[in-house]
Amino acid sequence: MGETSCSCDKCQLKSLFFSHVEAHEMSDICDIKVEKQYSKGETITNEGEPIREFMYMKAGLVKLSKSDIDGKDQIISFSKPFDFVSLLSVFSSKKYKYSVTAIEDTTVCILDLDIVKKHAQQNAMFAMDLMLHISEATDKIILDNLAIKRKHLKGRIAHVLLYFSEYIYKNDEFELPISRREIAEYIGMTTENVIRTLSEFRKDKIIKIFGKDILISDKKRLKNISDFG
Amino acid sequence: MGETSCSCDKCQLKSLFFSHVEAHEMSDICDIKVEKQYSKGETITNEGEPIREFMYMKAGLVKLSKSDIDGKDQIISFSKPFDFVSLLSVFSSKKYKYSVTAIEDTTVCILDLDIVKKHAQQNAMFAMDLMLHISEATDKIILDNLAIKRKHLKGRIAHVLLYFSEYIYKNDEFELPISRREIAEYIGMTTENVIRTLSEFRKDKIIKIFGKDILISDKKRLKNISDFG
DNA sequence: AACAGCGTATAATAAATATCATAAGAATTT
DNA sequence: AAATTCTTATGATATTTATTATACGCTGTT
Repeated sequence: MGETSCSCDKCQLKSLFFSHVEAHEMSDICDIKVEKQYSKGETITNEGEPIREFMYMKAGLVKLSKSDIDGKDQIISFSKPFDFVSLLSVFSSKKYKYSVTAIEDTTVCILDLDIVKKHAQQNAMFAMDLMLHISEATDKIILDNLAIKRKHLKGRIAHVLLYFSEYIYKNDEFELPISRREIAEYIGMTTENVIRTLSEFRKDKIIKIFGKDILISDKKRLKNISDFG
Repeated sequence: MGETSCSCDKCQLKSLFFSHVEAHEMSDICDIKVEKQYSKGETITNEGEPIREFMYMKAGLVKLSKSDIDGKDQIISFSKPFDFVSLLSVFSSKKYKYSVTAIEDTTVCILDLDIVKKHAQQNAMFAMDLMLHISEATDKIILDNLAIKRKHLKGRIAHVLLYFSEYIYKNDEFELPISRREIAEYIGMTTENVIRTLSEFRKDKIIKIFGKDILISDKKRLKNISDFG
């Protein structure tokens, strides 16, 4: 984890989160901002810890997860910049309900939650912008989990591959940012079955595998498996 | 579905949703309100239809569901008054993403969405109250689905029974508001397995069953199954 | 009254998934 | 460099869950 500096005026995310925040409010918010870098694998927020910051992602990729009593992790979702990530329960909870971990090198902008809250309580358009983002982010999570739930093992694996290919990397070839075990934690199946199914897709010439590098060679069939298989 | 009248001043939910809305705003919002009654089984909102209304529940119980391509339903969650129900995507989508159906006789207060939106955009405290409610409702859905996901058949059935007993009816004895098939649609298992598991619980003297009437006779064991079995 | 449709119920069998065991390569620690 | 741990991989077996079939009671319809 390292710190870097940036200018809020030139921030590419200003228009997304703060389009209705006026200049004098903006400087109040930005004065004590910190931009932090997290390397792949580093924890950004920890389940159970008090929420003191308002964070948004500027670059990278993270996973949201939660541990059960036995210490086994479940992955709730992944988020990239412009998604709303660590903010999900920021306004409705005193403590983080999920952990957020970088699965690629990630840059996060950290603001003071109380100051952001203060301005949201005074600036209705800002509050509505926040609500819009939170709603979209949570809707996406709910719909994605619902889609996974109605599929079987192969369909779930196909879903995950297409998710990274089409939604995250926008490329038929990509490096999986997570391990087979993490895929299992996401789709609710065992690691062995994830590995087996990927091997099966490889044998059926649907994908090529080189360690974490995946190439989707038959997207049509993969989509068919995701939708019906 | 029938219409009844009520007074917003005396509404028990005023303090929950509109505590920061001033009198003159309140009358603007309430002037064209409609209170509707839905009988058990009636549809309140339909997936895909345009969102024109801002609704909140005053009494009853509803299910949120979504149909897949084959017409098979998945139940996302249940909501009772003080939950936020049909509003989940009100501020982030033009169309309902889910259907809402009464599973008990239900009273809903219907306001004009544009008017509510207008006031939220002018009244930051009101906007923040709405955000708080939406966040809490969606958080609950995400966490509940996550809890179900990590359990097996028996644990899921136990979870559902405890959910209705402890969270909805606050009683060891209650009438299931949904069919075995709907339980299956909620937990992602087949109807037969739901029926079989309930029978098994009955044989093991954990519950008593009289049609839709359930009595939990060994809550400790049921909780144990929900947590570990 | 006869009938169809639906929810509940149970059993036998088939299919999907988990568990257990083993092993080899990669990454990390000593 | 050796040792340890983690990840990927595969097979055999056990367990869980789905499918298919059958039946019965209830409700509403003709």
